[in-house]
Amino acid sequence: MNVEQAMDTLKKEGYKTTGKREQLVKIFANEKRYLTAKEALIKLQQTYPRVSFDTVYRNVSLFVDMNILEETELDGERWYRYRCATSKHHHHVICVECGKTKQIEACPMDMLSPQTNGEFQIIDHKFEIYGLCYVCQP
Amino acid sequence: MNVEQAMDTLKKEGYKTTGKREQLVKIFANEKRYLTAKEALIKLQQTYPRVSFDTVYRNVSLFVDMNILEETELDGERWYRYRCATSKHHHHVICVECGKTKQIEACPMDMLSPQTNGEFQIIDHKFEIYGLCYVCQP
DNA sequence: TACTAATTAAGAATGATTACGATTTATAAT
DNA sequence: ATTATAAATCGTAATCATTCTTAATTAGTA
Repeated sequence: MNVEQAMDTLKKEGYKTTGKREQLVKIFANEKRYLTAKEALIKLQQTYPRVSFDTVYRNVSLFVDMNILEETELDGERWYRYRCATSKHHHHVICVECGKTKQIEACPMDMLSPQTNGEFQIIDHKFEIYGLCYVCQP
Repeated sequence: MNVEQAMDTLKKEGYKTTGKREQLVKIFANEKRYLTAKEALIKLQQTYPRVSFDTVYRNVSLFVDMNILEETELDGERWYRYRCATSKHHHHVICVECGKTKQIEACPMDMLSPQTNGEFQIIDHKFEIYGLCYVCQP
């Protein structure tokens, strides 16, 4: 999924393709790491100085719904990253300082015996490894 | 770890064993599921009607540090549960409605090749399966 | 029992996120 | 190209969970 594809997805679903949306998608596409809403706002303000918090929050939520971004939660704050181009389902090692990631190919769901989940109706799962990347290590 | 052991742990570390702390530990020990701070407060107020939010937040944080509780984050809110008695490291299926849990014995960290994490210095990991328990299913 | 440090209550402050009314803009039909 | 309209945005206020502050209370101990 590149930027044009993301914008096409939006248009196909009836959403408008505004300059701010395109720039916001570009920011995530370029960074390829987890960003907070605030970080994304600051970067977006380099192009649109008067853009508001509301616009960022509204759009990252939309992008998550549209599968353009993926979301996680670190220390009471939501982080967003561009959904990886590799179509194969995978997980991440995440740097808790800068949001940099590294793919983990294996998914633990593949190794569970069918009755592990018992009477639960499964909705989702999360497997994340947290750490410090080379740059952020003390 | 039972309630007395938990209180002994606190005392050993120089913390005072107050009635509110003991009752709060008891609440989690009885429930054996994830609770929000608000839920814990409401239950604690059945015994101590004038107890404040601050007391709950301060103490659940302390209990997490002391390894008496474990913590997770669901939809922008922190949930806490009594640390399972089984000493063996494990993970959970969690009901996103009521916080009820079921143990998962396997840990995905055991199956990673050593170089998976590359240049990351690993701090922690999370593997959780989210779903609806039998009671909460529509 | 009295002292000292930890704990607590009450409410204010904080920080992230969401909501709202007014204004602007993208889109599609003319 | 112009216009109508519905969506998107701005600016700001509101909300929600959590943390902080200060003064009063309490547990542990001498």
